[in-house]
Amino acid sequence: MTSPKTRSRLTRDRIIGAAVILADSGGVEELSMRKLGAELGVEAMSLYNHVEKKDDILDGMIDHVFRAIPLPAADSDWRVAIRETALAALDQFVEHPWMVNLLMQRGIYGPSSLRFMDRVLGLFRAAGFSEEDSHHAWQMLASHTMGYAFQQMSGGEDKDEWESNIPDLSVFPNVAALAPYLAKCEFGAEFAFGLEIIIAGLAARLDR
Amino acid sequence: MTSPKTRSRLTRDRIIGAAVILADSGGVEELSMRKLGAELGVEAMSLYNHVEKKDDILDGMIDHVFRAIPLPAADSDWRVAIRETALAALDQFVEHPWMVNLLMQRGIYGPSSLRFMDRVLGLFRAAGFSEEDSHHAWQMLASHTMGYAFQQMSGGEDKDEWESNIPDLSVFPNVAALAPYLAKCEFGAEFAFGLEIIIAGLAARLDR
DNA sequence: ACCTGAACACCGTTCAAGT
DNA sequence: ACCTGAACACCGTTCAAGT
Repeated sequence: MTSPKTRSRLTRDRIIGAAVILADSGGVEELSMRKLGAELGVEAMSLYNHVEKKDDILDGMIDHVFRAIPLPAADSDWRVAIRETALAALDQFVEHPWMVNLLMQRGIYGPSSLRFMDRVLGLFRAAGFSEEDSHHAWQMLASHTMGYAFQQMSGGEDKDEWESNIPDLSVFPNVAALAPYLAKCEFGAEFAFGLEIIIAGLAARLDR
Repeated sequence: MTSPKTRSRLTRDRIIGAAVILADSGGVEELSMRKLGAELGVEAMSLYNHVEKKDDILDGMIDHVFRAIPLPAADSDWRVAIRETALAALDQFVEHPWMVNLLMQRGIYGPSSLRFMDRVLGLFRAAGFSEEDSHHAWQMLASHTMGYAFQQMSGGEDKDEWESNIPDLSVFPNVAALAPYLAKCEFGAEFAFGLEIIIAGLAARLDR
């Protein structure tokens, strides 16, 4: 709890770390260069000495999250390694609710992000998947994890808020009937349901 | 090609239609109230007579895209109906590259969007899926379609641009080896690969 | 009822000026 | 080498004023 004035020197890493914390508490839309500077006890314009532009910070935030995902163990069965890795990735995506959306608009280019991707692709290739199928597998898992994290986050804080946003739910009987499920109840189980289908489908493909 | 001055009266629908066209050609980040007004031959502030705020327009754009997706045929086998619908949805998402990202930050609340969702959920329930599994199925398909559309769009125009964005590709041998696949080559085939796995997995679940 | 101009409180970013 | 203040060209949105 040192005062901003006595804090150590500015760094790209320190800026990105502060940006992650700021976005975690207020959302990305609350993250501006001026507010970020204030958080670091500095004027907004000082940030440009350590960072090219704001997009640079955003890319750094994405890489920061990827670095926190444990890499898959290379020695265990690919199915358990993939399962563990997907669950770990989901954890991080939920912990940083801005991540999925940011990743979607910025893409995956940072060193830790590419390292993560490279390890997962390597896992598939080592298991015997062709190059093309390895890419398919990566894409399916990425879509499932990001898509689930998105559904997990969307619709506000709880189910009531979700329902109150919809004008006339009576016109949509199926949506109405499934509303309890659409509200984010059973946490990991829903994600696992699809994960097992994907892993089983990939395994069947491998055995041919 | 009537001059802006002689154009018919402003409408919420006309505003949203113009916003879709503007975003299609320049991206959402290029869509501002002032530019949108100019496109309609009107000052930005006039828009507020027909629209609550900019978010209102964004939600309308999402609903506009959903309305263009053909609803699943209720009388055919659920597997072919789902397959057709997923492919049709992907078509629209690719035609409007801003859609997936916008949908992720705004959620699904518009009438056409909910109607679409309701029909798909109804299809699963009619096929015999439990409420919970119907929700699982919806979520898997939504994730796969949005995730694939995202991968399709990300990374710029072509493969060269993707590779040139990465500092040192030699450190990531698997990413390097799969670069040709990461660049958006085989269009529909890649999407279909995962789609069949998902449909087969769901069918197996249903037969238990 | 609808459109307008000016204004407010913000943005990201540039740049000359300070130390 | 790093930080600053003022400025530029933008935002979304409000509001009194026009017709």
